[in-house]
Amino acid sequence: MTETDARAAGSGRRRPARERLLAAAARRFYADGVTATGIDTITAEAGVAKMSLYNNFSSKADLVRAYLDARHEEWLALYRSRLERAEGPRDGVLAVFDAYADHAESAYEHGFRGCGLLNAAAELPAGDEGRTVVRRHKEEVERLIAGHLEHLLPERPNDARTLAEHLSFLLEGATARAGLEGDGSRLQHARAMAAALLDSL
Amino acid sequence: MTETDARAAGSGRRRPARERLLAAAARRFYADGVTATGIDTITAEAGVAKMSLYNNFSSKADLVRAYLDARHEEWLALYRSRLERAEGPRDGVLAVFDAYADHAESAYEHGFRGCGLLNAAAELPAGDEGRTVVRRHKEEVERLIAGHLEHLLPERPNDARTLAEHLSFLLEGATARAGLEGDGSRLQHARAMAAALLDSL
DNA sequence: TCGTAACTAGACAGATCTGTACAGTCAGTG
DNA sequence: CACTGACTGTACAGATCTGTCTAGTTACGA
Repeated sequence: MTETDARAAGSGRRRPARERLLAAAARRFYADGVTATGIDTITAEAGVAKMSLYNNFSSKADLVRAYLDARHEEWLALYRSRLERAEGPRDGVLAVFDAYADHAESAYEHGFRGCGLLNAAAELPAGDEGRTVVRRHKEEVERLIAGHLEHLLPERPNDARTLAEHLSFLLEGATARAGLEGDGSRLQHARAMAAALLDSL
Repeated sequence: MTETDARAAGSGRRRPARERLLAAAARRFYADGVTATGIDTITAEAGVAKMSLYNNFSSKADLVRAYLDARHEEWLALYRSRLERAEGPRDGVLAVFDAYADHAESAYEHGFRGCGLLNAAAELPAGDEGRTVVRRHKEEVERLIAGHLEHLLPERPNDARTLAEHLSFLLEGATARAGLEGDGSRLQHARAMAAALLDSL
């Protein structure tokens, strides 16, 4: 580990401006919304000069794109961690649900508020590429479920595809409802529904 | 019908400022988001003086509340219209799905963008009462489904409740995905899934 | 015909927004 | 020691935001 890495990890000295900005943006964008959060709020919370933002990102829109990418990667990390402990395709499907539940259990400033990507997409204008990022994220989640189901139903690819769509709707709907209610119990219900569907195959 | 009503209906002269403002707010809030839409944009699109807005609403937040209430009422009207043509509790459940599909088929400036209430909630700060309005709307939808299922499963109230939650998740998730993709086909899939679940009872 | 209520056009205050400019600090490296 | 690159603090431009104020118009009903 180099000196620079040690600092980046926060052991000796403070983390570089880019990391602090992304962390602050993640908190404020999620809690207060993208449009309602100003540049000054983010730099103040990051403890960083405004010029450090524009040295690392070309505009606020660029920071928003980095925020969306980071949320997608963050979810993938939760999923992969759950997948390591999974045994067989049934556990694989449930790992997707568990990854969202893990997300909901994270410590948030103002409680769970649903999927950060979907919330951001709701604010983005019609043609914004950020909406495509979010759409692709949701399609990847459905594809991951479908991949597990293909192993579970090798003789019935059509059923596997339909069931994957069904399960991805369940997950998405439960996340939205959990966000409105501020806690993750709806996600536990959805996981139980998914498990019951898998057992009835 | 009085003279005033005739004018309000748009036959002889222009509609009153409040109606024009609510219609303009509905278009802009849905297409561009609540925070990103300014007062001046709304009054310009309504073809109304700015003071007419503040004569009818105490603030922008007040207009947002009226917008949320109007979206809820609008959906209820679609649902009741579908319910009139329904025969029996099975049709009643599907009427809820059809009401959302009707919503998706409405002519929107920039295509379907999901549930306007959920999108608005994503922008509202943590404690805002608007989030409670949206939460209660979703709970009412689930309750309507549950009411039909109680008639379908009079001996199994627990199953009826669980299935209602399941169906409401399906509907919510399909709406979110349809909003990201800009058309209503995901909602048709969800309706078919719901019908299959009802047939398997 | 007169009063009233709804509405209009535009200026305005004061705050806040994104993005830029600039001069200076500080740590590590050749 | 001199140089480099990241970072700071503050001031600023220019646009845009919500909300207020005022003076004038228009239409209808008693």
